[in-house]
Amino acid sequence: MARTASWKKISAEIEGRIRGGAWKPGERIPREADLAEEFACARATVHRALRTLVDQGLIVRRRRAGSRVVKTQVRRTEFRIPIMRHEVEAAGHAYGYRLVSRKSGPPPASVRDRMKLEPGAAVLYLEALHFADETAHALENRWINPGAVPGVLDVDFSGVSANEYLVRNVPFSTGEISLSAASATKDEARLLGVSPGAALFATSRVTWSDGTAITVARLAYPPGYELRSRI
Amino acid sequence: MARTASWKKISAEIEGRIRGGAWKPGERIPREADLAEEFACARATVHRALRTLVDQGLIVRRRRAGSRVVKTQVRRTEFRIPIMRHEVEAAGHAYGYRLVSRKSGPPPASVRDRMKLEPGAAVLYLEALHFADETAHALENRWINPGAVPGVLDVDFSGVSANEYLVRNVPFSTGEISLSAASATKDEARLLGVSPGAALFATSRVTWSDGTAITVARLAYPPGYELRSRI
DNA sequence: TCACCAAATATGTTTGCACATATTCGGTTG
DNA sequence: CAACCGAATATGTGCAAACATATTTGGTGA
Repeated sequence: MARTASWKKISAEIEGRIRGGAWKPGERIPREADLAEEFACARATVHRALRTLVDQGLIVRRRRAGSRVVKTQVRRTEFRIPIMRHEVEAAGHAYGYRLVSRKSGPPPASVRDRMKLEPGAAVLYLEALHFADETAHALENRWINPGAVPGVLDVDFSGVSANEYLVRNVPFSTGEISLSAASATKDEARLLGVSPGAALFATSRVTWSDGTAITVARLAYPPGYELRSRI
Repeated sequence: MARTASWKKISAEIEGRIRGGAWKPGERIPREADLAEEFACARATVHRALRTLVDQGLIVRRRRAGSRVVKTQVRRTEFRIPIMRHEVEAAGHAYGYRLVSRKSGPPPASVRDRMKLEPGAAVLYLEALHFADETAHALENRWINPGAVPGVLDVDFSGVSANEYLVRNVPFSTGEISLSAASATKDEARLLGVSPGAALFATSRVTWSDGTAITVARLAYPPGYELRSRI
C-alpha cells in the first residue's frame, strides 16, 4: 500500500511548505510530537523525516529550542568525480590513454608541501594524456609517494593509468580537491592541441590514506569542458 | 557515559575496517543481525550506522542480497557556495559592490534556452562588480525573469546585489550550476583589471522556483581564485 | 531443460516506549 | 540586581517487536 515510505512523504510535505513559503526563513516549525499527531504517525517517523531536511540544509534543530527553517539557505552542491575512462565512455567516445613522461626525483616545492614530505624525498612523477576518440580530453600531472604505495616504482604505467592502478591498490583514501582556471603553457597547449594561453579548467587533488600522502594529481581540461551539478 | 552516540562509534568502526582494508572492495559484510550481536546493540542501531555509510558512498545495500563494500568508490565532493559578501569578509577583506550596467530586453538565446522562456520575452539584465578591499573579486552577469519576481523591475540594484535581493524575496529555489574556465574578453578584462585573454574561473547558475526560471547568473573570477573542498 | 512459482532471507519501515542530553526559562538567593 | 541553580522541555538515542518489501534460491512441473 504505502508505495513510498511515509517518512519520505512527510519530509516532502514539509519541504513543500518551506519552499512554498508557508513556513518562512527563521520561523519555528511545530514540535516532533505535534507533527506526529498531524500526520498520525510515531514521533520516530517524524524524526526520520526531519533529519533528512537537516541533511538537505533546509532546517536547523536544537534540543529544547526546537526546529527552525534556516535563515539563509547555505547553497551546497555535490559533484561526482568519475573515473576518467568512465566519463569519456559515458559521453559515447572511445577512451584512450598515453603516457607522456615518467621520472623519479624530488617534486616541486608546492607539491612537496601539499604532500608534507621531507625535503629531498623522491617521488614518482607521471605525465599522461587522456583521449576521447582522437582528441585530447585532459592532461594529467601526477606525483606518487613511493613510500605509501609499495611496489609502485616497478609498475609500467604505459598501459594503465595511475588513477586506475591506485584505485585498485589504495582504495578508500581521503583527500582535498581544488578547482581553478589556468592559462595553458606552451607544453600544455601542444599536448592538448590548443593555443598557448588558452583557458584550461584545472582540478588538483591530494589524497591521503591513514595520515600519509598517497598522490597529488592535477588534471587540465581544454576550453569547453564544464562540470555540472544540481544545486 | 556514552559521550558519543553508539551508532556513530559503530559507523566509525566499520568505516575503519573498510579503509584499513579488513573488508575489501566488493566484499560482503556481515548481516545487520550479526553486527548487532557483535556490538551488543539493537539491529536498529546497526541499521542507523550502516545507513550513514551508504550516504558516504562506502557501502551498497540491497534487500535479501546483503551489504557490500562498494567495488569502486564514486568520488563525491561537496562545495558550499557562500554569499559573495560573506566569502569576501570571511577572508578578512572589506566587501564592495558596484552596479556596472542595467537594462531590460530579450536575453541572448543561450540564456533564453536555459530559462526556457518564450522567444521575445524580456528580462532584466544586470552587470555588477564585487570587490574585496579595492580589487575586483568577481564579475557578475545576471538575467532575472520579471514574471517570476514581481516588482523586481522597480528595485534599485545600485545599492543591493541581485543575489541578496533574490535570497530575501525568493528563498529556497532549486537549480543547476556549471563550472568552467573562460578567457577574459576585453570588457571583462577591463572591469576585472586583468589582461585580455586571462584564464577566468566561471560559475553559471540557473535557479528555479516551482517550475519557473528565476534567474541566470554567471560569475567570473580572476586568475588565482580557487574552489576548495574535502573529498 | 526451461520457465515459473513459492519459500527463505536480508534489509527497510514503523511503532511505542524509555531514557539521555542540551538548552531555555524562571525563580531564588546573596 | 546579578549570579546561580533547578525545573521544564524539545530533540537525540536506543531497544524490542512486528510487519513490509525486494531479491535470491531452490524446487516443481510442463
